[in-house]
Amino acid sequence: MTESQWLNQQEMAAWTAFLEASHLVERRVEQQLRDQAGLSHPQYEILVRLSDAPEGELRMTELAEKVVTSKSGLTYQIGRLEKAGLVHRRTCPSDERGVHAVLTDHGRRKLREAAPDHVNLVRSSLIDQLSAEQLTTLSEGLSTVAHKLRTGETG
Amino acid sequence: MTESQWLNQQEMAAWTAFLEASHLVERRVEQQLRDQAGLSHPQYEILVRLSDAPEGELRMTELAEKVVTSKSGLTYQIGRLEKAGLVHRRTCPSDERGVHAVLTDHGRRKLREAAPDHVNLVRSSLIDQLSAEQLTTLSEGLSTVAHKLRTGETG
DNA sequence: TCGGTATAGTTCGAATTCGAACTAATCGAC
DNA sequence: GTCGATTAGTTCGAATTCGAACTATACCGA
Repeated sequence: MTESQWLNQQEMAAWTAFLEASHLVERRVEQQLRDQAGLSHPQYEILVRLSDAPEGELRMTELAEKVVTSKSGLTYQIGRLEKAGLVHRRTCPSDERGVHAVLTDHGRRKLREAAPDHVNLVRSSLIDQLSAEQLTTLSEGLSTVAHKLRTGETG
Repeated sequence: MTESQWLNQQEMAAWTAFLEASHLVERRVEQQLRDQAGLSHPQYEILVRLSDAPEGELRMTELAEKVVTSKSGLTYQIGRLEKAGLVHRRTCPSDERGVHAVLTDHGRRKLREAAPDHVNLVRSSLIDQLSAEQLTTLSEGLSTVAHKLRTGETG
């Protein structure tokens, strides 16, 4: 194998760009959501996923997978959101072990309120920095990466 | 403006792919480094940045910017790495307030040891999932994104 | 139907992160 | 030179994350 044990210059540039961009975007988004909506980014992501789901509800495990967090991490965040009245828990009728996280009206309102500024930031920091073609390529490429990691088809 | 207050389907796909890929890759890399080298990813990144720097040393603030973390966060991690003998601190001769984080021989050895498996994972999970063209596009696009965020030319 | 195994979610403790407040040293205008 | 404003780094407390251990329920084969 010619692939050395170090990343070559081009690989390193790509990897560094990926890491830096994700950390910087994450930091900026987090800061903005906190300042303007009093939500952390993980919390906001939970609300988005719930609002996209039928009936505004999802099982804990499914939600944890969608937002890429541990189950205990989700338990914590749902606890906070519940305390804030944005979400509530309902025992799953068909499985006593299971719990549905359900978006409340207040949660939906909060999301509608917070969305515009958040969306503007996502656009200005990421989407508008890329050409339409770059955006498509990035979207396709990273979807593949995510899919492979989820299904374990990867190292 | 036609840009609504929500992301359209294509924008949402790109944003979601970006978030999921970065979280999943991050999680996988973290797990692998911990298992095989006893290092966290942030710690590993610090070692890489130091090993790339002349004399294997960098000022704390500069290093914090490179790895995209807060100064207090870096203080903590350098403390851990120092305890492990991988890095040590040296007061900057030209500025009594300043501190250099310096890679030790042990730190360099540790990095050389850990690198091959790490590099393989970065390749198999990210780089090899993309065509050469996709990789270039991603690298260029995300470099721009990172640069704009660093220089504050962005929302 | 019973018992063993697997699954859903929570609890717990340890590690890590951040920002605000702090200390110490440097810079700049006068 | 000297005082006020900046800058470098650390300390501190609060919030968040994870995984391991735990509880409770469901599933499945004999």
